[in-house]
Order: sequence, then structure tokens, then C-alpha cells
Amino acid sequence: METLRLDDFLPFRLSYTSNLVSGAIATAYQRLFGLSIPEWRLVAVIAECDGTTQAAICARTGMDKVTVSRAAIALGKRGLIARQPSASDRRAFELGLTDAGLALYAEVAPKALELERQIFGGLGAGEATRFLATLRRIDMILGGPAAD
Amino acid sequence: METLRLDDFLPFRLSYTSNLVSGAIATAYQRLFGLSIPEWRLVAVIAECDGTTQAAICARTGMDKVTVSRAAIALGKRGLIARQPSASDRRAFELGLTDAGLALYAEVAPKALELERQIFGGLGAGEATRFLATLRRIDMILGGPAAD
DNA sequence: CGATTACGGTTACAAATGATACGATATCGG
DNA sequence: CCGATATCGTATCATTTGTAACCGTAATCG
Repeated sequence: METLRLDDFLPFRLSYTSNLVSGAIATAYQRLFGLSIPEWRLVAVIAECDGTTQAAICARTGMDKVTVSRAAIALGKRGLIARQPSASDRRAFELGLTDAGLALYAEVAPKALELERQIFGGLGAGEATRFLATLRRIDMILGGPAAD
Repeated sequence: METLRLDDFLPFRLSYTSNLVSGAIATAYQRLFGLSIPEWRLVAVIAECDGTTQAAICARTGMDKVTVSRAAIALGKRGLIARQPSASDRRAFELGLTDAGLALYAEVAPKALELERQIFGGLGAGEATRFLATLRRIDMILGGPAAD
């Protein structure tokens, strides 16, 4: 019989490493830009897709809608994003980066890529690519047909 | 210039998938055994290594010491683990599974392996192995020389 | 030894996170 | 149209999670 060793138990290992990475990222963003991880994610999504709504961000990132709401309010207060009432749906806001937000993004994005390179650059040639592909497969197994 | 896409950004992807897996595991354990993830981890570690202390569990699993303390107290109250004052260090407890704890573990461990198989069994032949190896490499990059 | 410092574990407190309920609008069925 | 139901975002509340202070004990150093 196959015995259980926590060190080799994939769900544990995955959580462990994810916490390590998230912690490193979180402290870096907090220190450099005063952004929490949810806030940084909002900025990134809005930069990629101007005019999205909070609900769309939830669907895309898996974040809770209240987490997104709080991050949006915080970013709005800091003048980094603008929240325009949607014309087609008066319940929703269309989110966009302000000039300040764009300026911040211009700083944050390269830093993000650099952090990624610092952490994952040490992996072998195809290793990072395979790793990402495996993560996506796991998403599909768990999330059903979703996963982008 | 290499552009940033959140969907391909490894720190995000890793966190996303980890949350998915942890969520699935957490609900299963809660429903089947009334165990939180920290509690389940304690049971697993103690089963593997009878007589460990809480500090050792922290070092091994990366959990916060107060999380471990709470889980230990809860498991003690449920009669699943025994906490014997250590002979060599009167501050520490040596943790061991009671008969009830052993019985629970005999149920939990196979279920854990089954869950792991359900989630990761769909991966290709060497894929899970490579995935685990990559996780360990990331741990080493971030955690310095540690990582077991 | 005696004092200082470090460590194991708990407690008390603060921050973050998620579940629930709500107001407002939108959509659907009759 | 109008009522029932679903959705967007927010606010409230409970739970979880981490941080800082604490009590004992151990180890270190003069």
C-alpha cells in the first residue's frame, strides 16, 4: 500500500510553495508601491482590459466579489482608477486607469516581470512552461470546463 | 518588450490553482472528518513522526506557531492527540496520536491519497513528478538553503 | 552562579477574508 | 406591462489568519 508522506503530498506542497511565492510578492508590492495583492491584480486586469466591470474581474481572477469591491474603492480613493457608471447597466461601473494609474502601471509591470524572473528564472528551459501548463490542467480538472 | 499578461503570470497562476486545490481539500476534510486543514496537517505529521513538538511542526510545514498551537489545542480537546510535557525541555509538549487519533488517521490517510489521485491522477505520466520537483526547486530559490 | 538573551507555547489584539443580507437595477415569464 | 427572479455592487457580520505582548523555561556569557 502506498503510504502517505506529507512532504510528497501534492496539495500540501502546492499550498506551501504558493504561500512562499505570494509572501515574497506581497511584501515587494507593499514596500514598493503600497499595493496589496488584490489591488495590484485589479490594476493589472484593468490595464489589459480597459472598461471591465468588477464582476468580470471576479470571473477572470477567481477573487471574491467583496475583495474586488474593496480593492476598487481603495484604488479609487487613491485616484488610480476611475469608476464610470456603465451606460448599458446602471448597476455596474466601468473601471479604467487614470493618468496616475497608468503611470503607476508603467512602473509596476516591469517590476512584476522582474520579480517573476527572479523567482522562476532559475528553472530549466522548458520547466517554467511545463509548470504553467500543468497548473492549467489542474484548473480544468477542478474547475470543470472553465479556466479561460 | 515582453508584456505582462496576468493569465500567464506565474505568481498569479500559482496562487489561483493553489486556492482551487486547497478549497476542494478543505471542504472534503471538513465534511468527512470535521478537520480544518491545519488540524489535518498536524494529524499527518504526528502520525509520521510520533513525539514531535509544535516548534518542529512549524519548521517542517511552514505553518505559523499560533496556528499550530490552536490546532493542537483543538485536537487535544477532541481526544485525538495527547500532549505529554517533554522530559528534556519543560516548555515543550511531545505530541502523539491517541487510539482515537490513530483510528481517525487510518480513515483519513487513504482518503487523502484518493483525493490526491482524483485531482492529480489526470496528469500525464511524468507530469506530476516533474511538477513536484519544480515546486521543490522554487522552494529552494525562495527559502534559500532550507527546504528539507 | 546571576544576568541577559533566546526559545516554546499561549494569549490578546488587529488585520484580512469570506458568508450573508441588502438596495438598486435588469431580465424573464406570464 | 407586472410580478418573480437573478445580478451588480456594497455593507454588515462572523470567522479565519497573522502580529505583538506575555509567561515560563532553557541556554549563554560574564
